[in-house]
Amino acid sequence: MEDICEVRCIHAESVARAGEGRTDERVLEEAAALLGVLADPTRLKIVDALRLGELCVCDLAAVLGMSVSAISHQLRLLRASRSVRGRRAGKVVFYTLHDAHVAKLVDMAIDHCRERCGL
Amino acid sequence: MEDICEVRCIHAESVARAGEGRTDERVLEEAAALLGVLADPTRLKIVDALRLGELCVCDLAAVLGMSVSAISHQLRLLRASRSVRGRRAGKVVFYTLHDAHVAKLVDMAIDHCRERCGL
DNA sequence: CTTATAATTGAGCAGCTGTTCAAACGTTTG
DNA sequence: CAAACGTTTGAACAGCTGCTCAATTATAAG
Repeated sequence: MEDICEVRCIHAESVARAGEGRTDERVLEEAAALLGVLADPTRLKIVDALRLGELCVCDLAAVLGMSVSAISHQLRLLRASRSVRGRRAGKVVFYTLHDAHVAKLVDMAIDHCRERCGL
Repeated sequence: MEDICEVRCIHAESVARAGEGRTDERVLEEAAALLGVLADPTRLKIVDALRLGELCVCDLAAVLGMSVSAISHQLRLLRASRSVRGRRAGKVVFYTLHDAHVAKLVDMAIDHCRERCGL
């Protein structure tokens, strides 16, 4: 408890150090937004389902047991965040993961949960 | 467009494959919850600030420029999700990252954003 | 015991999110 | 062209989130 609280609590040097080393605020906000896109059960299930290969919207609706509209709304967010990519083939739109990064992030979160909860 | 849409769209085999390979629903919901905790700018800033060492609540408030109360509320969520850990030293509570996993997850999200946006 | 300080907690409220429902769009087929 | 189908979109609404403010707890010091 050495250097505690002069002006109003606050360990000046720790604060200074943390202040220096901090990641740019905009980057953190971007990152939060990216994590936010993946932080929803429905969207995470979509990403999970797409790991084995491409699926069209109503396939996804069937797999998740949800309405096509609900899935489409979530796909929009996933598309906007470039987590997922759609290609049109006639009337059907097939979705795939946009790149390996997202899959890896999701893997990591899943592994962490499994390790922790033994699920 | 080979095997499209008999009963009502749906590529039966793709759906079956996706159905088989899917991650357990509870795990996905846990993972979504974990990501959700990290998906907020304030909480992500807290985690980021703690990467360089432990800080007490009002240090964090100073670093982030927010009220102690707001920080404490967020710390509760971070504690509940075991992203962060607090140790009491007299009147002061010092917070640290709970383990390396969380830091790594956050690193990954940040790197992904930097790579993508050149920020 | 009383006072002061750091932290936590609960109520309340504004703003955001995820779903449903209905309508519209884009493409293929008759 | 019109009809059918897969998909997307907008409005609406319930439920959740993150903040503030005030009250409370925990520890230390007078």
